Amino acid sequence: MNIFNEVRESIHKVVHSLYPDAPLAKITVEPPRDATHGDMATNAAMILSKVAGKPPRAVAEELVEKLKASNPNITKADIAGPGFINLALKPEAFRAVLGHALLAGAKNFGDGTIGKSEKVNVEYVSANPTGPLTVGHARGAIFGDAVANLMLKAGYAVQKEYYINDAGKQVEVLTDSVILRIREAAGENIGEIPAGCYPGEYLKDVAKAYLESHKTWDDRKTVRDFAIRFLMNEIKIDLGELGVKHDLFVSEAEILNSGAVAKAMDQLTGLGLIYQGVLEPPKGKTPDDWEPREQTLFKSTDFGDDVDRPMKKSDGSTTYFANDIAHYFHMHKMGYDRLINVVGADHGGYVKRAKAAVKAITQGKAELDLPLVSIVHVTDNGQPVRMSKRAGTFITLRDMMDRVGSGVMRFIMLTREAGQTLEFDYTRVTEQSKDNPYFYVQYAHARCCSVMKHAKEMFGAVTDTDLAKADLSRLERPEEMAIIKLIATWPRVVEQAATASEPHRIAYFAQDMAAAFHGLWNKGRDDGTLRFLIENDKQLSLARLALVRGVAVTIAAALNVIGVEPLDELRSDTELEAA
RNA sequence: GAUCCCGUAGCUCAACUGGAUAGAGCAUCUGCCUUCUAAGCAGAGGGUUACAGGUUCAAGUCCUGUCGGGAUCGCCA
Repeated sequence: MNIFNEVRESIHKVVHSLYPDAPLAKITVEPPRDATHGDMATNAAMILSKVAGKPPRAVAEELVEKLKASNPNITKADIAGPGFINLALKPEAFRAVLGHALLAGAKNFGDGTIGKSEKVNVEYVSANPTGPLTVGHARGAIFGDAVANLMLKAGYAVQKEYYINDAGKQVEVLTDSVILRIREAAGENIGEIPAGCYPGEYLKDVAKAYLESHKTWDDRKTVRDFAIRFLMNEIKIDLGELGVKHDLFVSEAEILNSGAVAKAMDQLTGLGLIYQGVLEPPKGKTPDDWEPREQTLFKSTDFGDDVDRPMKKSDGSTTYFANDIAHYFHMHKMGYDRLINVVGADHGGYVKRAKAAVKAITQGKAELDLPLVSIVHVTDNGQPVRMSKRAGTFITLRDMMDRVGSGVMRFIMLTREAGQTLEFDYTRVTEQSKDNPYFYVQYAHARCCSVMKHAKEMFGAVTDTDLAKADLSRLERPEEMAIIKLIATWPRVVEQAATASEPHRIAYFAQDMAAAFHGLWNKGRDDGTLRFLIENDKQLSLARLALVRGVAVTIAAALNVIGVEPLDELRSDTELEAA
């Protein structure tokens, strides 16, 4: 139930009857920044100005009466500023959304239909199985998971995918490194870890586990497969505790073995996009060992890339890029024409060629998006946190999760736009104060629950279904209506955040919701008539409880998307960590 | 040299994919706890949105250029 879409439909009908050629998609309905402007504002007159050949305000004059007649909920339509039409709606229209929210519950409130059940594949994390996940991976995991949740809620058929990069050079390096550690564990003195190997001490665990079930380490494949399985298992455990669960794990090695890469190459060759050629060296910064070399190239410049890209290494094996193309092509053939691949900001240079490749190999049928997730600066009380020795160079996801808990991580990591670097301060994100958005939002939810407990003592237990039937017209104070209207924007927020792939908007909405509720709570402290529970007026109390539950449901719905469990109470100061 | 990300209040960041007077928190200043709901509340100050042009009814948002920070640049993924 999206009240903004309903009004927009009415407006579109009116506009279409007057101007059949009008660009309806550009005509929007939004809550005005300034609440005194009304409940909703539309830019229709300004958009139509061109088609109509009249100034915006003249078009607006023409529209207002018709708009009022178009939808029984609209009570007022005023022209303002450069040609905005400000609309006022009956309070009942908003109260109806509140009733709806209570019946829908946190799980379903805000569900949208814009996705039209379109199949979307969201690929994220996809870390090499060569070591533990880092906080950088954590951010990508949380962002990707939230995007997937968002799109699911907006009505897309979402698949969450982890693409395991278990082929190529890095796993060979891993194998070498593990064999070293096995020899070490077997009593051999291996000295310093050579430069080309992974130094992380976590590989000792791999070696130890290996020796428990194997006697020799002559066969590289056996060691490699064991190490990958072991490390992938660790990764899955970490992700599981973080609350990230993929629907599908795809192995790069399997893609290779299945012949999919060869098929993708054939497809591109058939399209005339593969050729033998020599690349120019990059200008300004020529690598020392540069020498012109003929190689197998993909003509990605035909699809917006800057240079053509190599598909084969000098040893004849395919490049990771070729393998990725095969992977994308595979997803396309599985019916996914909307592909989202969350990658780290260091992959920025990869975006153009990947998009080009998908466009080329699916002949424009599929579209690939590659949101970039920036790095995380971990601090503690403003001081940079030292990196974990055990992991080699990085702070691990595990370090952070043990320190602050997964709920805090998920929320805080979504309080910044993905493209921005994120500062994550251990002290600040765990303190119980208004400065900590995680706490602030949870506290609002807990307060709602606390009110319900008191209500139970005063009036007996009530369900959300009961409350949805309460006389909501008793909610007439401006403060109450403001919150109801905020609740009514939730479905719209979901829609907007999903189309933009920007889950941080959900975190901000949750904070707005919490702030509004805390505000009302505080007013009740000064003004007794604004309290939720009025002992001698049960009907009013029930209406207000409906509002309280509406807030709780909406916050819980937002936290669901983020992947955080809403808390019913915040007890001692250690509870936050346990959450 | 090229490409991509970024530049908003002293600090950390928003701004509904082009909308009205650019908003929050921190910090600063001014008022508030013998009270149910102060792990706080109410209010104030703080801006040439890096800079210069352009597009249009309208630009923090789109285009061009400049400056500054970051990332990447043939057989790592």
